[in-house]
Amino acid sequence: MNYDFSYRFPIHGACEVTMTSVLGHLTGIDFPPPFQWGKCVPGRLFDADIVEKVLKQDVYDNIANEAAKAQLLMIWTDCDREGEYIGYEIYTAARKGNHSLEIAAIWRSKFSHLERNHVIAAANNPIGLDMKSVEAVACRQEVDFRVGTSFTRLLTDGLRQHKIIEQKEVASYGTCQFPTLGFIVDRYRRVKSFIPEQFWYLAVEVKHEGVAASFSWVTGHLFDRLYVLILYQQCLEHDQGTITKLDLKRTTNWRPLPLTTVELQKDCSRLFKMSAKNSLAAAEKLYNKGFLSYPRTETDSFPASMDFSGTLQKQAQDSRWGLYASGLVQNGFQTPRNGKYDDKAHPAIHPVNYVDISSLSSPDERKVYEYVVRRFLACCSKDAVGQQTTATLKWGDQFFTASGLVVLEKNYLDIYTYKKWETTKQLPNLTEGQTISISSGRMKDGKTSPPKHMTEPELIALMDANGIGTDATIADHIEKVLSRGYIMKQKQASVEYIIPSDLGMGLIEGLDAMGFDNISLSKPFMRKQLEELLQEIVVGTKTKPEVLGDIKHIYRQAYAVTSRNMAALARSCTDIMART
DNA sequence: GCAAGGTC
Repeated sequence: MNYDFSYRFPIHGACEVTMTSVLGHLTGIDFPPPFQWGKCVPGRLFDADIVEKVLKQDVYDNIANEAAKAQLLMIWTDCDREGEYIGYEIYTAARKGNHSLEIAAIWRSKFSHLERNHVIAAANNPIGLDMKSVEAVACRQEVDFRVGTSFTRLLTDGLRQHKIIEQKEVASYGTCQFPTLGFIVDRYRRVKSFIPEQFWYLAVEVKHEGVAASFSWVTGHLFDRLYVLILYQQCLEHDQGTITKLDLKRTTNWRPLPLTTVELQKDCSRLFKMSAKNSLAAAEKLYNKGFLSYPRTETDSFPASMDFSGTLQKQAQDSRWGLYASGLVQNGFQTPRNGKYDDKAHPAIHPVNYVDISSLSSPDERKVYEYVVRRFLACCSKDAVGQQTTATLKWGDQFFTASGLVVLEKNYLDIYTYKKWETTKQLPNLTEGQTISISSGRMKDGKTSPPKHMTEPELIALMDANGIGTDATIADHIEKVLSRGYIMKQKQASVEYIIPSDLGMGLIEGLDAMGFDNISLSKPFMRKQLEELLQEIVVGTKTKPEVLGDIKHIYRQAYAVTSRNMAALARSCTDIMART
């Protein structure tokens, strides 16, 4: 769809504008026919020619056609690295239709949300395309493509030959897929190899004016039974203890930060047992219907210019949270906290229009919309306030503490029903310096417990923290390793865990056993290093050919080793199958 | 048939 209108740009004066849109990348890369699967050895893909292919011919042609009549081109893609590259793709398409469009005639608007004044300011103060960011993305594309395709063909052909996978199956390798799988295998191994250890500790109970309190040992627990026993016997010489400290503290339970994609996915997985893919899909549908803001964002803050009052007012009509929303509008709301992440492209996820959730047919959409609204209302609310009493007890030479919490003001917790913060059992009325008889003082033992298998919210958090994938792709990578048969979801008492399959386990163990020089194909370090090198391209301390050369060199060596040891890799897979 | 990144 193209829109025509007039606008007076300060730099150019009155202009006739045609505005059109793209949807993500316009072009991708591919190998020419001699390098298709089966036509060459996969190792050649590190240096094979690369051709550009158009992904959306209609969008591409429309830009070329419209550009033929244009003197200037203005790019309005997301203001992040990929957005810069898509801007360059648009320029390339426009140049196909109009050879006189020089790169100097390209303007790029810098904007991060669609508030009217912000958009006008962006239109009036355009900058140039950042070719360094464009180079960085081209580099990422090429690394991911060459590494992914070469290793995928190598693994697939090799494992088919050794009958590890079926002829129709594909054993893919990707720079994000394998670290994702690696996290899951790593956790699985830690659970399996866990050896419980016995520990000992002291526990005390006192009673005052009929109210009992359990105190726990400040030392926690120790693994030396005899030592704890000696301490215990020293304590037993006293049948009274002393309250050495009584701490009355006002505590704050912070309202949540503005919502990012990763947080949305983690919470939907935890609260509603929705997969990352499904929660993002539901948010996307709500966005397309105009109910939610753009759902793929890393930004956990809102623009200063945001109309909070108007956004809250729209929710006032709801039967569930309307009263709360109008209360915020009438009695004053808090400006949301600002987190520390900003992708410079989108604000945090928030409701933009009201919808009665009972009119939504999809249960996922109902849950996601309600969650986003309650989260937003919570962001605009006051923190919850409580009073915490902590008593310290000295028994013999040992110290113990007990605490009680009284919630004084629930504030945001009234509307953010997903979080519990409640008044606990109260401590007796103690005074500092008071001596008190020990009603029970015991030495107890316990065992360290194994870590739990991986859950999806934990996996998302790990990927996010290690730079594996982006807000938009984390869910895809999890789905990918699932569909390749590398991992499985397993339900245990209402919690869904992710564990590796024999194949996934065998691949990681096999690759880890190969002893590459300076690389791990299953850990997140290479991806992190690539990310750092891309940043160097962006700031200008390295060039794309330099980075590409270095990275290719490393992967080429790993490829050679993997290729030589294909039989061992296959054996690693059969060994795992035999073991289970 | 292969990646990861956009987006629908």
